[in-house]
Amino acid sequence: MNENVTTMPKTARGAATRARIVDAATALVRARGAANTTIDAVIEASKASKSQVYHYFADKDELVLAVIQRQAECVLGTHEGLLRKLNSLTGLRRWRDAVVELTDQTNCAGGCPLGSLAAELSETPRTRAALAESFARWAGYFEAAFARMQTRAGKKPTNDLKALSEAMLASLQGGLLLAQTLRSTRPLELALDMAIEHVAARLEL
Amino acid sequence: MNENVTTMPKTARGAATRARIVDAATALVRARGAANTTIDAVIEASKASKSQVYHYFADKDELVLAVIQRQAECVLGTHEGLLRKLNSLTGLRRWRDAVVELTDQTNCAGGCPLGSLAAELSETPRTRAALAESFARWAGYFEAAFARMQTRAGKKPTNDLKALSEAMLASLQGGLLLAQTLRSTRPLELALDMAIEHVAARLEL
DNA sequence: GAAAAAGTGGACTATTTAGTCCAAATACTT
DNA sequence: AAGTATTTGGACTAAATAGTCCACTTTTTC
Repeated sequence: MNENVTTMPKTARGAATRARIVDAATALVRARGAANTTIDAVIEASKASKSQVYHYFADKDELVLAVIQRQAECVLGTHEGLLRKLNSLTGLRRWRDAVVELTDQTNCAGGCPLGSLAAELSETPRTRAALAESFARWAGYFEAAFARMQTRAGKKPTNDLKALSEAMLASLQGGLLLAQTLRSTRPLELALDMAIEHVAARLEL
Repeated sequence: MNENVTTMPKTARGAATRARIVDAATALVRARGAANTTIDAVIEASKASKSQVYHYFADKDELVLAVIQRQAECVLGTHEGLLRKLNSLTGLRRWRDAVVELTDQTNCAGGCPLGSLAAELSETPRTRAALAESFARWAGYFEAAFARMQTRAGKKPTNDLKALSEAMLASLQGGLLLAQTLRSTRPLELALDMAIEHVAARLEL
């Protein structure tokens, strides 16, 4: 029925508006969850108007999808930066410390931005797919780091690096969830230390 | 303003009604999350009337709290049953298989009933407290099982059993979240195997 | 600089939603 | 059996919500 389909911005001004909307929506979803974030709240926070939101997004679901992508960019960007040049157990421990530090700085509130979205939106096909892809990319960063650790130590490459990276990501997600609920970084620290030991053992480092 | 405070049922009939409401609400929250569950949907599913819901619960938040308690009963009941008599690494591996089997039976949908609630409701003080307590009890079951494993093997009791149980719970939660999003039991299996190895190493079994 | 395209403001509608209220029905008490 | 407490049905309200629509403005194109 609706001929006026969603548009991607065609000018810099439009791009800026769209970005403002997604940014505001991302912050609100982060704080209250997708279901508790209203379009009106997004409009107010982004100082956009209703027609602007519905000009760039077909409906709320599409906006939420953009939020997932935005949040994934942010989280994966951070971790890619932290993991990019990592090639030793010491480096991995430094990454652990950084994650714990980051979590501590927010009093464990909010948990993992992607993990929270995953818990809320994993039963909807499109959002689930987007989140699954993000997790896969995230695991890929670990995998690459483990490969570098292995070659640097002169070990022959093993092929269970993917398994190792999934276990690491699971520890991270579980640790962050417990940290959020128990309001303590302890479970996160314990989970990550366990995973690092596991990596060290498997990589024979 | 409201003199007509929430009432606990005083007759068997009332108790049955309240239970019907909580059961229906629990199923709906499990399927769609708390924010996406409306009182009207609960009324329809439980064949109760609005006045009944507001007779037994002050507002939606109180109903959600009852749902958390109900779900915690259910999940902790299941795991208490599985872990109660566990006193060996073999038993722990059987528990792992049971969890994976259970997850597989639902095609990894829904994730952990408590974990999903935790992700959604950990920023609200009362719900967070209820969830934190549930996780603590859950970890307690692991701790007790590890203690039995240790004494059965004739080892002197170590005092990091609590840490070990938190790492185990984190692996479980992270594994279930990834399983839900990736629609595969693999990350769950990997995370649990890692945690079991870790337990074996720490307990020197 | 005129025409076309892109972007904007915000009023308006349809529904949905949490919560209120009270009269009627049912169960307990003595 | 009368009287009291509990439970129930459902109409009603006020606010919130997703989404529509169109007139108006700004920017780009030729």
